[in-house]
Amino acid sequence: MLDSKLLRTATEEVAKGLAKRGYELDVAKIQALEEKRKAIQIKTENLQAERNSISKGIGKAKQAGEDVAPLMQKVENIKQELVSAEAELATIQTEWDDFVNAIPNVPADEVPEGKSDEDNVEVRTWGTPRNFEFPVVDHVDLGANLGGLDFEVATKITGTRFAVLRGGVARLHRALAQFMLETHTTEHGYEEVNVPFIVNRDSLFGTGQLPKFEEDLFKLTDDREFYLIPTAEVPVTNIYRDEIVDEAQLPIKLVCHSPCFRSEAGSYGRDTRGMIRQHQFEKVELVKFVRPEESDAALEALVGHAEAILQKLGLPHRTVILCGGDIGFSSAKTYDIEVWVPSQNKYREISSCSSFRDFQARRMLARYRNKETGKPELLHTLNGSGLAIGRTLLAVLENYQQVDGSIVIPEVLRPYMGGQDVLIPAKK
RNA sequence: GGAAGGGUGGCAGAGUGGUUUAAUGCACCGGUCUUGAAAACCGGCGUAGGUGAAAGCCUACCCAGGGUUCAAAUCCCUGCCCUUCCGCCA
Repeated sequence: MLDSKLLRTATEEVAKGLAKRGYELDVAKIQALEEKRKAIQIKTENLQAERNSISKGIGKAKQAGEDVAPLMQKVENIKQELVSAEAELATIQTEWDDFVNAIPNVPADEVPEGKSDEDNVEVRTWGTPRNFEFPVVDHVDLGANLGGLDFEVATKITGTRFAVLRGGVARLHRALAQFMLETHTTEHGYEEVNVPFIVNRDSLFGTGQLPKFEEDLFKLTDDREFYLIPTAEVPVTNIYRDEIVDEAQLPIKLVCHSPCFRSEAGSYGRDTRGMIRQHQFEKVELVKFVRPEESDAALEALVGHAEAILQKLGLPHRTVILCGGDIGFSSAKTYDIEVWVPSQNKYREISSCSSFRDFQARRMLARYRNKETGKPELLHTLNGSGLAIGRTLLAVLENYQQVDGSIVIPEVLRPYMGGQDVLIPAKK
């Protein structure tokens, strides 16, 4: 959520910033609403003040044993006017809130211009894609051959876009999660958290999934309006909703392994084969709460923490900065990390790291007490995948495949695999 | 699932319809005193919004949302949460 005051006083600048992401701010609507709001608010508050003072007078008069009928008559007239004024103010307020809540974040200055993912700008690459001297097999066939990846049976159990993992592949999947958690906690200084995977509407509003992106979520039929989390970002970031933290506690760095559930409405026919796009997947998520002046540096560090996982795994990847047209609703600046997928002969997204600045914090009222001013101020929030586990598994299978269909297990994962160094295809 | 009691500032805690601008204590900040500190004493001390050049003034907020009333922390309804007891349960 953008600052209403800024929206009113610097409308043109905000509109210019939003234009970079292709969002046209309705300037005329802001001016019209603001004009109405101002008049009605002043009128309402004046009427309230008048009523309060007469009511106080009635109390005093009664105590003194005086006749209160004239005062009662006076307040009666005010009351009628007040009721309609209050209703009118509430209507305008709701209209304003609905309008402001639907406005996306303003992209940072350094976000490149552009309309789609084709305009994203490569920042750096790491590693060289391997030269295979045999026909590359994709992870679906590799996994089937290993007896460890079964999409058909998952379709029977549930439906499309689910997978069943077995044996060594299931173990490798678990090893990846463990390895990521261990690296982020012991080497990068994050605190591990375990959170609810079902959240309420307020939490989804706080991080920006609601009210605009309800169709991407799985909603429970329970009348408490619960939803399955689309990412651990939601529960983890909302830990500090409606909180004022001590400045001395900052920065707060949290890491969380969780399942993620996405309806993938609107992506019919895209990535239908394999593990790229599933209704359920696991992810290790990094979340930070920092002082405003530290958020730019914190984003760079966060991207580095995610890249470090791929480097330890020896997986070639590149990092791009998203252009204005491709950036998410709540984000001010986003880097995507893309891993090399040999079967597709291209890089595919495996992590998305964003700084939201104060956009989420304002929705959540997540604040810290500024030591110098003594006043509560909005935090800056950031998050990024570190990494998506299913896609990392896919990348390991494909990049480490051998001609006989076996998979070499990357060195760093072996401690989590009981020392095992290769996955061998099941006997037919 | 059943029964009872609760939810008030950073914390503790008073307040059951009107001189309550939410008492008081603790914590915190400033000052006096002191060689320095502590103690004591004096003063300050919530959030959001509006208005104003500023000082200030005004409005809303006592878990949340409705309602009754000229007037609600206080009365009524609904929801959420907490505590205790019973039942069920990994």
